Amino acid sequence: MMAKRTNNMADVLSSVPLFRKVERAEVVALAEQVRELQVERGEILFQRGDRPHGFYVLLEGRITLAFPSEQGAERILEVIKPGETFGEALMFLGHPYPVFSQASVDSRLLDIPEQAINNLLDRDTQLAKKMLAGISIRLHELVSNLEACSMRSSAQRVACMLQHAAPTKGAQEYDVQLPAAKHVVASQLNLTPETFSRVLHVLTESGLIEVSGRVIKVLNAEGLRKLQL
Amino acid sequence: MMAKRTNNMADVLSSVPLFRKVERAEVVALAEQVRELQVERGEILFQRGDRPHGFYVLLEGRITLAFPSEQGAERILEVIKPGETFGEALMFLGHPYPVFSQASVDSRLLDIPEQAINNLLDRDTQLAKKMLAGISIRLHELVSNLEACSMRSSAQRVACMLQHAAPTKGAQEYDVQLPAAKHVVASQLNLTPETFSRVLHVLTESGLIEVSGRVIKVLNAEGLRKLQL
DNA sequence: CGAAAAACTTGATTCTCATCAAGGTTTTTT
DNA sequence: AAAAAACCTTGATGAGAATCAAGTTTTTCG
Repeated sequence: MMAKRTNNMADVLSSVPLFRKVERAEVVALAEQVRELQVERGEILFQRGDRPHGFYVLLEGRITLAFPSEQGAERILEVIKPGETFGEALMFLGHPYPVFSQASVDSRLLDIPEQAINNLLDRDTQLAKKMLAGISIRLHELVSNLEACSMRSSAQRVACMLQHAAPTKGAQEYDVQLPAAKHVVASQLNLTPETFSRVLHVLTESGLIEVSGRVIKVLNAEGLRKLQL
Repeated sequence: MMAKRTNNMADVLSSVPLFRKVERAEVVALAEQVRELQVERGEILFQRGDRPHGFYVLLEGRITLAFPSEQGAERILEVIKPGETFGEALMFLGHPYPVFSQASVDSRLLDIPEQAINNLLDRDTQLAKKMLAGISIRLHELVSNLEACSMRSSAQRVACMLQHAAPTKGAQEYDVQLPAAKHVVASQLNLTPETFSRVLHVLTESGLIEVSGRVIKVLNAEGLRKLQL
């Protein structure tokens, strides 16, 4: 039953932050042009060098964007989480992807064709502003990432990441759930897994954090902040 | 003579990637809402934490965006050169600036108020797409920067920078005029001035480049490329 | 022009982090 | 439940880059 499928899809689209303010009729029209994808853990969505034909919204799962590299030591740039979009910037640019994207767990996502979004942009300036803001957020995050990457010591980079993950600014104690496997987080911080492990060990010995599996309990946010100097 | 001033301003705005495809009449309308600023060497344009009310186009001079830090060792994220825009991403976000901006020489720039952009966006949907492309380009540049930063060796980072500065793709010999003082360039590459100096020395000894002041003559682009592996 | 400041280079030393290697743990698969 | 795979930790070592220090050159400005 096609109408049903379109209706479901429209509901899904409306729940994505980017499309939340778009009129129902527009969303329904968009829903007919959108394709839902399932990818399995380890599957590659696109390779570095591929030409984009649209962009993606992740519904469920986890997608990593990374720079390829010989001898398998790729650098992970970003981990996409449900609700987030990716690939839109390259779509607008018409440049080939500088990174490749891989599902780190089984995932469900929407493929939004370039044509569909172009049509919508002509009619909905609210959406245009939202997309501008969305790409701006991306930019903002990349800037933070660069900031972290440019701090000299490994401990500083880790401390910075932990502070960013604080639920409320100024909280002294909180739990951080790592968004991915430790070696992935390490790569995002431009560290080797070994160094990351050692840093966590040192921070634990200093009484600043406690680690159990993928959960890190920050005990002394102020102490972490002092490392940044 | 107001009309002349507005015309000049419109010419400048038309040359900004963001407004390249906007109708002349609209650019002229925009030009009337734009303010020209003069800042002196060392002057701070905005501080980290300030709220944006628009964005900037640099006409003349040089603006550095940097993360503040105690003991004066701030990390320079980007050097804005004439013709480039900055601050637009944060304007759409409505977030405070994560960096501060400082004129490294006496500079002239345009301040484009948020209101003016909003008015234009409502009228011209093509403009929205162009702005999307503009921000996408910035994002892409940042990604490249991150990619460069994640390359391990100092020589690789310098070689990468020199390749990016090539006038035509594939040229074997060309001159590179460094956009700023060597210590600034070093900081962009996340190197100390000392290390940067040593790397240039080594590359010179290998016969790959020749350095005289702020001009670097690339003698063997292919040799530089081979370093990247 | 000449003094002062800033920018740049070079050398010696220290320290951080990647690499290599091996063992332990958790998760997934069968 | 056992086997396999992926993930994580820990140790030893070496290479590369930061730091410290001292000169040299270039730029700025009275």
